[in-house]
Amino acid sequence: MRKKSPSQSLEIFRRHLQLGFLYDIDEVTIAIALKACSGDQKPGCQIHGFSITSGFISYITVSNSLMNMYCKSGQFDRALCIFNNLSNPDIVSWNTILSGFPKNEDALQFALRMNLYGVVFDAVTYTIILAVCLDQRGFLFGLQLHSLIVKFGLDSDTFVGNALITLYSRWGHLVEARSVFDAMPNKDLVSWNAMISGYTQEGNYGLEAIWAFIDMVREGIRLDHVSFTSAVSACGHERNLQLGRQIHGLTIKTGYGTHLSVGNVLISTYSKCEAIEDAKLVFDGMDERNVVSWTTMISMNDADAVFLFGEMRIDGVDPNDVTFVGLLHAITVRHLAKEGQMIHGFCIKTGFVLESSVCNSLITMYAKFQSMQDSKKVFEELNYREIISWNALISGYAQNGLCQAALSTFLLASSESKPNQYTFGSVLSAIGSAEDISLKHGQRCHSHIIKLGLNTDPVVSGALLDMYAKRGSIYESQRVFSETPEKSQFAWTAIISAYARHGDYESVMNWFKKMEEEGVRPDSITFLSVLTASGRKGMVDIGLQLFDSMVKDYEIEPSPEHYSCMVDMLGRAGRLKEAEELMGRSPGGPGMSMLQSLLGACRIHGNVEMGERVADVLLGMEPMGSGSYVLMSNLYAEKGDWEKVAKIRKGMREKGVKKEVGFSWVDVGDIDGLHGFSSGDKSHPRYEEICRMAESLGSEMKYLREKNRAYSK
DNA sequence: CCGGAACGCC
Repeated sequence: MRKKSPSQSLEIFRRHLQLGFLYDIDEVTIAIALKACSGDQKPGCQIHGFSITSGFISYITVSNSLMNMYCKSGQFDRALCIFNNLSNPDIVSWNTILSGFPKNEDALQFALRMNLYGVVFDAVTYTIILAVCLDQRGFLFGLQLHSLIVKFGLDSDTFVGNALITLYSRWGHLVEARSVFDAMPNKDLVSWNAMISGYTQEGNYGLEAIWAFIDMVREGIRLDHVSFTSAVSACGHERNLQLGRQIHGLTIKTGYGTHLSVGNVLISTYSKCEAIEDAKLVFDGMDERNVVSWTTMISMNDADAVFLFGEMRIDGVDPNDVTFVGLLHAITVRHLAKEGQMIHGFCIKTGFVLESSVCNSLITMYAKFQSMQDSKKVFEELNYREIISWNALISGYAQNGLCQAALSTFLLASSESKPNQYTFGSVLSAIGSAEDISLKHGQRCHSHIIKLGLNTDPVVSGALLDMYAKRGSIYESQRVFSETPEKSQFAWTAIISAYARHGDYESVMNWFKKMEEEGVRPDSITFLSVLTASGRKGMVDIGLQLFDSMVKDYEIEPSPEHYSCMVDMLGRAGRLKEAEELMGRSPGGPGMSMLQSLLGACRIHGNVEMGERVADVLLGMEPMGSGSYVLMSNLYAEKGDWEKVAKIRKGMREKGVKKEVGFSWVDVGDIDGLHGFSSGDKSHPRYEEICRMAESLGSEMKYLREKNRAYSK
């Protein structure tokens, strides 16, 4: 009899059942036919019935095949029922049931029971347990299994070796995975693929993945779509465009160029390497596109994301939660408020608002659109609040300047779940920029961070140091910086800007020099701090040199802030003509802060002519701003032109321009808030005590000053 | 002729 293929067997079987010719059916035909069902339960049930009536069920091969069919078609209970009726299950029966458990933990329990029962494990049993325990038991359990496998001499089995490579890779032990791989007597395609994908998934082994792939090609091993997806993905992680292109060529040569998953990962790799055109070419050339293909395209260019989403719908491909994360991100960056609301509506209708990842994207989106009410509403409708959702809300409040809300949300979040580095990043930035939050909150966060062991995180330590710096606590900033083990560009910039804010020119220059010596590249923010410090100290020539070096040596495009800083520097030094000239070169023309600095400089150096010119432009931009009026009136007053002073004061009154009241905050370490004062303010409940103390301090200062004067004479 | 291993999108 000629050997039949499984699908032929199934067809023959069907015909026999219909015609009632049962004489040439044996247990082998039944097994082959059941395999051909491949999870389709309808013919499977018919064969089950036939096996019972014909008595073939007593063959262990038939029972095992039936159990396997039921496991594959998601009817584990039926498989278990057959198993329980077996009088003499063999190792295949045990293994079939073991691999069929829908829950990994149940499978492990069953494996322990098998052991108690005295079942001798074979290589297949170990492969199943290894796969099951990947995410259930710790690494030590895997090690125990490995030693048992070696003890019973099953480590030469290719399947077992492949499972071990995967296990070690999953736990990040790539060196062990490699030694299993090297020791394997019969490596097959899957062994190579497991090794390459192990390297690919572990962040620091991208190059090893690529090398393993090259070795695989050199050894002449057949390549399949799994080899290509892993290798191309490694090129993406490594941002290795050149090799990515070469492997792309190889996929075309070997006939995998139009394979769906290879195409998807090619798009992603080209997009990571910023070769958007190549990504589009791959996408356009695909025979078949699924949700992954579309989602990758949508997530990669935010300019066309909304359009692509429409095309995806026309193509009849259903989006998933990842699609919406990418789409909402694009909408957020592009500030498409209308589209954002539409997609939100779409997600409500289709039930995607139940996905926490989609909700987190919505929270971030509304926060970026400055509608914190909507952001909070999405948050409140969540059925489970994970730390990522809390983070989105806290950072939304912080970015919108709602520092008190950010702080109170943080306090709620940390009572409900465990904060992570992003949580602290946001709340510290809120505490740093709030004038009315006690520094005590910042210090409490600091101790919380130490307790959680997050103080070594570069983002967290940078945020801490920035917070202390903004709140004027330079000693604590310096301490955080000194305790940072790996000082990133962010940390260096933070400590330099801390000293710049403190007006400590020498320290700024010192740390800047050290930063360059350490080989850390300064960025535009670093230069902003260095230039500010030079300006305050009046080191104009050094400032000009630094500005020059920023453009020429570091190729950093100066922003309006840099120009503003330079204008201020030149203006303070009285080099008003140069300042005005530089201001004209600023991209986007002279801005408010630049004009204000120059006007201030005109006042200091008594240049009425330029002052009037500058004030004119400034008042055109901001007619109700009191600052320009005050500066001009002071300038006239110094020149003794009282007529013009009176004219300005009158103009202010007529237009209703009010001078903003200046506030000072005093932090006495009170968690619930700070004490605010303004000039002439008598509203504080302990006003009289405060006045007495101020007077006493004043007279003490006066006494000390006179004493010093007496000594110096 | 029954049981077991590898990959991709945020």
